[in-house]
Amino acid sequence: MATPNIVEVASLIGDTSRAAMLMCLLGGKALPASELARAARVTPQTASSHLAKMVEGGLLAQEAYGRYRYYRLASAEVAQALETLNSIAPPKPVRSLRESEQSKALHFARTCYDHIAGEVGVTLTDKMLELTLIAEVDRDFAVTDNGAKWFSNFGVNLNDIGRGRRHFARQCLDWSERRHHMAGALGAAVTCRLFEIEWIVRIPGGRAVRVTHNGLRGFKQELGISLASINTT
Amino acid sequence: MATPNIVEVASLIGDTSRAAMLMCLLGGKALPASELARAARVTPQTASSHLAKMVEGGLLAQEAYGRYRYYRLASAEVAQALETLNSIAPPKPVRSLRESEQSKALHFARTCYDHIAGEVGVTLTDKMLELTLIAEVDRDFAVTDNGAKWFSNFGVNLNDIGRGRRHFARQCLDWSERRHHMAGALGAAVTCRLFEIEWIVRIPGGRAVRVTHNGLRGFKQELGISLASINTT
DNA sequence: CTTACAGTTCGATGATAGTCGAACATTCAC
DNA sequence: GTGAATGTTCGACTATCATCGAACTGTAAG
Repeated sequence: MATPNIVEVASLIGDTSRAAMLMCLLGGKALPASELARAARVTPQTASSHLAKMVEGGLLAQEAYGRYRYYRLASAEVAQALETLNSIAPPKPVRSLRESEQSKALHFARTCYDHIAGEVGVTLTDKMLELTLIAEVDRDFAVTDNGAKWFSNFGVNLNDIGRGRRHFARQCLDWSERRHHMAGALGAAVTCRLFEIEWIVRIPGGRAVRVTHNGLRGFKQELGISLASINTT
Repeated sequence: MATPNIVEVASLIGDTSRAAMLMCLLGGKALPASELARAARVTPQTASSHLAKMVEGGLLAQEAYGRYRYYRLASAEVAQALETLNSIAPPKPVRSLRESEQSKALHFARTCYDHIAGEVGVTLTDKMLELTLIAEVDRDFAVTDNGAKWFSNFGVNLNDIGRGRRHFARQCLDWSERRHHMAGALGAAVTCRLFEIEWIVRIPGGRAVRVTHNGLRGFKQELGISLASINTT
């Protein structure tokens, strides 16, 4: 027989830095340690210490891809516990209107390390699957014959990126949406190209990106994607 | 838009002494400060400090009767948050045989704030679903026409409890069974009635409850529930 | 091989906060 | 009134732990 130990879990959540990381992960994505360190505004050493404790405590799960360590919430129950805690937490006054704007922008489109994520990232990946440019293979995506032509036409040289030892096109799981977006070398190459042809541009001071008018038209013409006009000016 | 402050609440729960007090109060009763101090094995001064912080943080409510100060959980939401945290907490090894006995009793039947939980609570809820007395609706339960008759016959007046602002019949995740049991106003009313007709009685000194012989027969006759004979003497 | 980068481990430091002794406030019993 | 019991406030001590600098282990890139 065993009695659960609520103190350990609660004290893990009850730290400013760790809570900041958990709130980031509550979106559902798995994030590398460095990004979580940045989110919590602490040094990598401190973040590493916190992450190890949360894995030990059963709050987080860790997956290693190359030299990166991706962390995600260990289970749906953890996410629910965080939400429930939020529901009884006394509201904290907003610091600024800018924060709200930034939050919207982040949900819409952002970079996840070096590839595109958010609503745009997920929609893009979904459309590529729908048009059979790519196909799901285990935990990765594979490029179809169809897709090879498309990527070439789009300006992404598959030969260049197939050579590296990095994962070719990893699936990046999004919990809240329960959908994947494309990561890995191909995801990075596509995102790089999106910046190159200026369909997207970085919003200074964060991970958020903005879809340009060019991008709106391009996504529509090349892939049949209709994006809401939020943050596209 | 206000961002809730999860850190404060979690750090309040994440202390050994405070958690011990909260676990006591999870039984649903209001307790005086001295008793909570005893439960947490700290001096009255220390307990007073903790209690003040938890009231300030919105976890507890205080009522003064003469020279006594009674403390209780501030709301059903707080109780649910505690139960949810329990469900993700890693099991802690038991220290003594007595704890093992208490743990068994807790797993079998206990009060969760003001409604019945544990194996009995989950089985009761399951059976009500099976007999279509209630039905799942989102994260709540709804009473069917069938059920309305049954509850009335059982001695629970649905009109009385439907009026309040409180959730009518919330689904509450059970940490020991990892399944849902019925909470909210209806759960409280049913449990209150169970005490009234003495199908269950409190085991002194904790949250655990005991199913009486009357209760055993009643559960069998009224709902077709066969409970193991544990703790029913 | 060399350089760069991601992440961890170790050790020292500093601040937060839990704890209790002492004293005070309040209420009840006599 | 006096005395006892409940509970709180104040101050000091102490232990825990978050934090960061420095050094180290891998992995990727050229």
